[in-house]
Order: sequence, then C-alpha cells, then structure tokens
Amino acid sequence: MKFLSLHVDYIKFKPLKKALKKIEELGEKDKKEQKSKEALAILTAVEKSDSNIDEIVKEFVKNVEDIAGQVKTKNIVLYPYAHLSNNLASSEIASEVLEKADKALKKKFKVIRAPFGYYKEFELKVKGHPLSELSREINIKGGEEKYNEKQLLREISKTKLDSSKLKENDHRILGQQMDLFSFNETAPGMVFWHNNGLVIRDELINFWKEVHKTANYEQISTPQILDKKLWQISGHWEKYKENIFLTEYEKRQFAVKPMNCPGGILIYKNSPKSYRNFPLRVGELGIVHRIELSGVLGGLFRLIQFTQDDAHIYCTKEQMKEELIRIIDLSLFFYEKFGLNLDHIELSTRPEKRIGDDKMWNLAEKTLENVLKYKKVKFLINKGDGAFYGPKIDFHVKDSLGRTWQCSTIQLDFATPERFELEYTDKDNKKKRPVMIHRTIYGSLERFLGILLEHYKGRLPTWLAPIQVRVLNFTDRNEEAVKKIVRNLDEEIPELRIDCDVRQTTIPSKVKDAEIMKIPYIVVIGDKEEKQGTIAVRIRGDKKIKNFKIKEFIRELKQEIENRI
RNA sequence: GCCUGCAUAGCUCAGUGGUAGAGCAUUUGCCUUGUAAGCAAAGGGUCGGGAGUUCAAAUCUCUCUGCAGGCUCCA
Repeated sequence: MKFLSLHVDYIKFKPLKKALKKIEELGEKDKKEQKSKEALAILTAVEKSDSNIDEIVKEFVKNVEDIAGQVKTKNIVLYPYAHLSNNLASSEIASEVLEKADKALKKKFKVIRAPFGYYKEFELKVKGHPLSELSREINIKGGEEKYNEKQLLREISKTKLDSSKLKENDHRILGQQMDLFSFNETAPGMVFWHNNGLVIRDELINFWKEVHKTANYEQISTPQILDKKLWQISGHWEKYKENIFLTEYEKRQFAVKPMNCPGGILIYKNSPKSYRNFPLRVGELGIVHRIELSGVLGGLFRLIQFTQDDAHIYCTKEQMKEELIRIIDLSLFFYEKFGLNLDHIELSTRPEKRIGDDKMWNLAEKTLENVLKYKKVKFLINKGDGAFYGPKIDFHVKDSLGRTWQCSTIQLDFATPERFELEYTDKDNKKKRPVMIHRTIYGSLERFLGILLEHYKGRLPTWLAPIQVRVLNFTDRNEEAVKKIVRNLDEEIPELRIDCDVRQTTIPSKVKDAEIMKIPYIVVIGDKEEKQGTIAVRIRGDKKIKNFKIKEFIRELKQEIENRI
C-alpha cells in the first residue's frame, strides 16, 4: 500500500461520475461537496501485494495516527487515489481496507472518507511545512507476494550432478543408474527416495529393528517440531542455535528438531522411573534437520535432512561401563554383517561450547577412555570435538574417494539429565540422577546407505537388492514360461522382489540393462530350458551361467534372503 | 559460508558469437535372438533462472540457484 499524506489548510471534493461499473450508487448526502479544514488528507492506493488486510490496516492506521500526532490535527480525510500505484488491488479489497481504516481512525479522529471508485473534482491547499507532505509505503511480510507460476516452474530445474571428480562406484552415480534416489534444487540437502532406494532403506530399518528388539531396546517416535522452550532447557538454543530451523504456530516459536534426545527425554519424564527399569534402552529412528553451510553438502554423505538410528540409554553410574561395552559390540556386529572395514575410531573430548562442569567432563572422558582400553581397540584422540553435552566415541569408515565419514557414535552425557532433572528411585528409596548415553550405529541411515553402495559397488547382498531376481525370455515363444516362473517364485517366496523383461530385443541387451541395475539373479528362459525344465541363472555378474532346477533355486534363494547372507 | 570448477533432450556428451546436434533411452514398425548395446522411423529442448553487452548469445560479462572437489564444520 502506498499513501501520500498532505497537511492542508482545507480540502474540498465532489464526486462526479462512477469510475468503476461495480461500484454502488452513492446516497444523496455523499453526492454533495464535502469539505474539511485544518486536516490531514491521506491519498491512498491499495496494491496487489496487500492481501493481509488486517495487518495492512493496522500498520496504515498506526502510520496515520503517528503523522496526525506530529502535525497536531484531529481531522482526517481518507482519499482513494489510484494513481499512486500501477499495481492496484481489486476494488473490493481496496474498499475493505479503507472502510476498516475509517472505522479504526474514527475512535480518535474526525474522519471523512471520500467515495471509492468515483471521478472526483477536488481542491486543496497544502501548508508547506516540513511534515506537510509525506509519502509512505507499507509492506507486510507474509502477504501474498507477486509471482508467476510459469516463470517459477522454469526456475526449479532438476539437479545435475557434476561427476567429473567422482569414481565409477560413487553412490551418487549408482543411485542414478539404479534409480534409487534423486535431488532437486527445491530441497537442497534432502533426499527424494525412489521406490528402489526406499526398498534398501526399509530393509536396513527392518534389520535394525530386529536386532535392537533382541538387544532389549524399546522403540519410540517423537514429534518433528517442538516448542523453543524445550531447546532452551536442553542447551541447544544456546549452543546449537545456528543449526536449527525455526517455525511457528499460533505465535509460539518452534524448532524443527536437530536431534532426538529432548523429545525422547519427555517420554522418560512421562512416568516415574526406578532402578528396576535400568538399563533403560530406548531407540528412535528419528528424522532430523540441521542447517549446514551449503558448501559441505554432498550426496547422501552430508545432508540437511537425515534419519538417525538414535538410541538413549538411561542407567546408573555402575551400569554405564557395561552398557558402553555392549554398544561397542553391537556396532562391531553391524560392521561385520556388512563386511565394512573401520578406518579408525576416535575419542572426541570436551569442546569449547559446552554445558556441564569440568568434574563431569573429567569423569565422562575418563570412562570412555577406560572402556576403549578395556576393549583393546586402537583409537585416536580428537581434542575438542565432543558434543556440547558430552564426550564421544566415533567410528569412521572410508568412501570411494578415500575420505572418512563418521557413522556410529557413542556419547556419554551427565549434563542433560541434570538440565532436565531426570530422576529414578533407587533401592534405598531415594531419588537419584541417571546417566544418559546417546548412541547411533548406522549414524545416519542415508550416509550408511551411501557407504554401503560404494562398498558393494552397487552389488548389494540379495536381501538388500531392490530387485532380487529378473527373468528374461529368449524369444516370444518363451514369454509364457517366463510369466509362469515369476508366478511360481512369487508364490514360494512372497516377499521376493522379482520382475521380468519380455521386450522384443536381444538377450545381450536385456542382460546389459539388468547388469546396470546390479540385479543379483538374472534368470534366462529359452527353448532349451523349457524343454529341460530348468532355468539358466547369471549370478551377481558372473559370466559363468549356472543351471538350476526351479525347486533347487527357490530353496537356495529363500535361505539367502531369510538369513540375510 | 569461502576458494576452484561444473550446469545443453530422461542419461552420457558434442557444439566457443550467426538456423540447437549425436549416441543411448522412449514410442512405433521390422527382427526372434544364447548372457553388457540387432535394424529403421518418429517424438523429445525457452542450452539451470534473471539481467547486461551485441545487428545477433547455448557461446562473452554480471548475478541468483543447484551440484562437485577442497577448506571449515558434522551423523
């Protein structure tokens, strides 16, 4: 909205003729000439961007009151003056703004409102002192901005990968070839999971859930946005603010969670705890968002949005060593399962930005060090790189370019339980403070999946492969046989991910496509196989073709998938 | 965020101031195939967005966005 404020000796005007068809007829009184003396004439133009009417009126009234106060007048003339803008709002909106402003100003002033949508003759005499002529513009943020959706559509292009410095088995290249995921500039640092990629992610989750259930972890899920207060309590507000996305709801500030712990702690506090509940192991596959410097983002390795396979263990000081050992063992079990080689293990100590006193830190650091020594694992000290609430043990793994990435982390935290006043009732019926261990195994599901893709060069173990079996026909004659085999396998192994390729092209071409997708089992059916009742299988890219009886193939495949070999 | 690059069809890329191209993929025909590319035709583009220089810009300049490597930071 734009307006021109004129402090006048007098202003008089008279409506002559409608300027807009839709405008209602004026009453007899309004048709006559009107005059005001010693007034503030406000010439207004309401614009397209002024969609938030109430806010605009509020701001406009405030401005007018301010000026009227300065020039010390009680008379106001609101005068629609479309010529101030070439981007006018609709007549309905403009009328509404003026009506509402009129009503609000009438509480303190004598207001005359000139009719909207009429050609008017007018005459005025401006005083000429410094405040007698003022022009102002009101822009309300959050109002409907001007945009052109066709233009915007052009701006959101698909993300193009610069692969010039990447290796052939880079997870970003494999992700494209295998149709696993993509990125788009509308969501930097956030993954668009395609069906195939989501399959892998879900399998990793299923495996994780099973293992953690066996290891006596509970599993929870907490909200994505939480009141700012919570982060002030946890210390994130003070120590981690620059990484937090903010949003709001009904004038309350909310943080999009950058970590899962505060939410999990609220579940802990939801009911009284006793030493009998300990060690209380609580897992959460939590999606977190962190504001990162744009230059650090990279494929699945460094994201703004990622999924942590988080868990918090609440225990007594006596139990913590045992728990830390269990976590190290659990981590090593996962690495072994995937055949991943650890590059190194780090012990990260107190950072400059931290909560908790030095006594706490001394104990926490010493405890972690002792556990590592007890486990006889080699580790490096990474001074000052701990979390703001506690020191940590990090497991690092190499990628295809030889860079190392942190996956598992184990963090010992005495400070957060203090801040949240966590308690449990001990044997002696006294309230005591628990110790809290934060830990992840995969670290981030996305990063771990990226590491796995590169580690296996796309050739994932069958249980993780998005498509496990593809059946090809040699000629059109074999198409029925192919479909029959697919049905057969589907019935025998219901969870099997199987498809077929019966396009009218050569076998080498179909094999090539299946190989690019890194499908573990490529089954080929020709006249020979139909006649013999066997299938010819190309296993994990091996050029040697193995012949199977269907039943035999099903038995082996089933075992492999069930045992996650 | 900083430094250095990159952005042309779904993918890989050619085009360096003068009428937007190729291969693969897609669709449609033909072919009926023995383990990483059978043949032909057709369709497919505001050359990432915006601005500037120029008679003329995919091409030169500026700027924004995204990507990549490095720095710094992190799971």
